Amino acid sequence: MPAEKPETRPYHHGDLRSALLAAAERTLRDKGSASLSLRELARDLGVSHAAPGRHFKDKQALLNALALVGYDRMAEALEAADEPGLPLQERLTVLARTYLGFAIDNAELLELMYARKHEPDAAEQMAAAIDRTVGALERAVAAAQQRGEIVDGDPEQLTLVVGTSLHGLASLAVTGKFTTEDAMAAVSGLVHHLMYGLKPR
Amino acid sequence: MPAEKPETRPYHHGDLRSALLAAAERTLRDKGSASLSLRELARDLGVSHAAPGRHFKDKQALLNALALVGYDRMAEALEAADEPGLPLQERLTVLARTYLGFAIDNAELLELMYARKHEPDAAEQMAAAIDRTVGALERAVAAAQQRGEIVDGDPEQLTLVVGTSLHGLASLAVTGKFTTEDAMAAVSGLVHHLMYGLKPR
DNA sequence: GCATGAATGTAGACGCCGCCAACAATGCTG
DNA sequence: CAGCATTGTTGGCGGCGTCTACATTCATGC
Repeated sequence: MPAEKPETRPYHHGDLRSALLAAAERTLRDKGSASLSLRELARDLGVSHAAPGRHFKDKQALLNALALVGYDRMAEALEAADEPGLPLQERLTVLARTYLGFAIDNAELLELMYARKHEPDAAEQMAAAIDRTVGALERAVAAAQQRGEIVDGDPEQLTLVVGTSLHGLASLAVTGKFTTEDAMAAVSGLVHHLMYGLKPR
Repeated sequence: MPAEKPETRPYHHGDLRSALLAAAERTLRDKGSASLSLRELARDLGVSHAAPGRHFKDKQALLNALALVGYDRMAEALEAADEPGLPLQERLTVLARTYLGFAIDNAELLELMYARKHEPDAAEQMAAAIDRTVGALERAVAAAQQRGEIVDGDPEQLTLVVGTSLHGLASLAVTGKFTTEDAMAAVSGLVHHLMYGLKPR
């Protein structure tokens, strides 16, 4: 046994799975999803080209796991930003800005999260993750409704109205239809119109 | 020179570019964007694996062209469905249903259209195509505003509110968050809330 | 009509990729 | 410490996108 540096990479990496996810997220951010290959991740981490296969049965499995990480992050961000005490209009504005900010900062990751690729069983986990994400919106709407701040009606339906608008704005912002500033600036107007509608009062 | 059938595929295909786009669209619909390869398209059309390279400098160029085809189709569908005589609420409902229907029928194509991949120069053509698509919405909003049917204010801002909502709904429907029926059923409620807002009147 | 250059299609090669199977090193548990 | 599951390695397979060199056809001007 030659006296090599004691910390020459041991045969086992220790936590290759997490390292792969982290490296993948970084690559995604830096170079886009197109140039995300398992072999390159393996090279970056100094393991063999087949090592990732021990932790993800195929590439899609890694992408699924990555998407779940994304949902976790997003739900955290929304829950941290939410201020239950605010009236709905302000509360929605905060949530919208948070969502929009996350979307812009994690465009490629978001694309993965909303990709329609993970069908068989991962779809369930995704659905659960989405529910958690939408939870902040649902709570905000329900609270406002209880306070009599907004109209009666199926709260799910109301959440849908708000949710589609925010999601649509984020989606357009991410695909480059707006600059970050324009999108952010549009938020307050958007929320205002959601509250008061297009019909004159 | 053996007497083969006179119509054995001639050396030149005739309209390989169009054929490639058509085949690609079919493959996209049938088997998804994942399994869309230039080589397979070439095989399907009975040409050599390098022939597509004569018409599209690389795979992304074909995808860009495909996206433009998609925008054309969508704009056509919206323009055909639009009924300028209707009051805004009904008019929006019709447009929303049309957009939603197109989105569901052409999910993979839409994904391409909204992909954030075509940056350098194709982005301009895309932007123009999007403008045409949004045109129907803009006209509907402007007309309603002129009739005094809806509130004053920057028409672009109002169009944005409507556009984000519809786009968000379509986006969620396409990614499988709703069934087709649920999404379609949600349209009228969505448009209603857009018109009258969440605040009680 | 026919030469000649531009379009278009073909054949082959290169390097990358995802995935698989066989084998090696390590960790864990009785 | 034996034995087994886990994790990593090596090598190979076929498919892919792209490039280059070459072949065929088309079209244009004379």
